[in-house]
Amino acid sequence: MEKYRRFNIKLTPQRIAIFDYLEGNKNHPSAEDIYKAVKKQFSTMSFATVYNTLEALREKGNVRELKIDEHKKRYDPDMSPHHHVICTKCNVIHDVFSDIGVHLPDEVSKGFDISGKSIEFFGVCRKCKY
Amino acid sequence: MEKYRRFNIKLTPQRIAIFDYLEGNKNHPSAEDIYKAVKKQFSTMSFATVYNTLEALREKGNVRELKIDEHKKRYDPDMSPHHHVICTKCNVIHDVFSDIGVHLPDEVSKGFDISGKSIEFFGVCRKCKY
DNA sequence: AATTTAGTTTAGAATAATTATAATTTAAAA
DNA sequence: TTTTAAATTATAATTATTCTAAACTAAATT
Repeated sequence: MEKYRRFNIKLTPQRIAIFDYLEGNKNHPSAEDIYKAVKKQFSTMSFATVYNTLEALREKGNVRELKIDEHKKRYDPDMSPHHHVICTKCNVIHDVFSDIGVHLPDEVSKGFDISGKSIEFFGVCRKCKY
Repeated sequence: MEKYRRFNIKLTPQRIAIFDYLEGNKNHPSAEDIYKAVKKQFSTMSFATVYNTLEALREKGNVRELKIDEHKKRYDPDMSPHHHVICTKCNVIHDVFSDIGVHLPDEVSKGFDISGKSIEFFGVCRKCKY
């Protein structure tokens, strides 16, 4: 009955706490965000566990690593196809659900076998522009 | 007659060597690539100078910082609008010149004042697939 | 249920990229 | 030529991330 069995990785209490934190999370948290949140329940939680768990999830296609923030990786548990806007002032990231059909002419893809794409928008969020 | 006057930053021999290295460079070099190349002429060149110069160029809109490579920033002196494909095996980055007109519906941009976008394609380059 | 084992957790050290510091030097303005 | 504001340098500091090796534990096997 464990809802996280589908991840096909060994379940530990620490991992379950991380999964719970990530589930439905729209904040695109960093490893540190996750670490801080989960440390409240597991005071011995280490960064290594956070990174190991994220890597295990990523391998199985259950979390996406975002390279959009200049200073650190951010993680997105929403695996449905979507893009992101990042605020250039406060670094908040919002989802962009929009069917952006980019067709890449062959002569432009330089012989690459293209397997994915990622679109980031930059701008100033409502809060930061007052 | 200095061709780099247009950058509007103080010209030093070290900076000029960096500019020369970047000019027309299609390799999307990292700070280390630049450092190694320029150190051949200036054996005392330091990383700080590379980063300072890149930051000065960036401020004036003469180089673009690419966050596409997972491990380090890469720099692109080509400021004309274009996108990138990165090889997931060897990390080589190629330019994609293609007019990708993404129109973002208002209800989807969540109140952001959008000032730019960046599209990355992922795939395997010709060399890596043999 | 007890044992085994392969994988996980942990604290802490190591690494890698980048940024900061502070003394010295230098481009270019006066 | 002098002045000055900014750049260069070696080095230290910082930050994110990865590694290590010993202790632990989930879950497979008996």
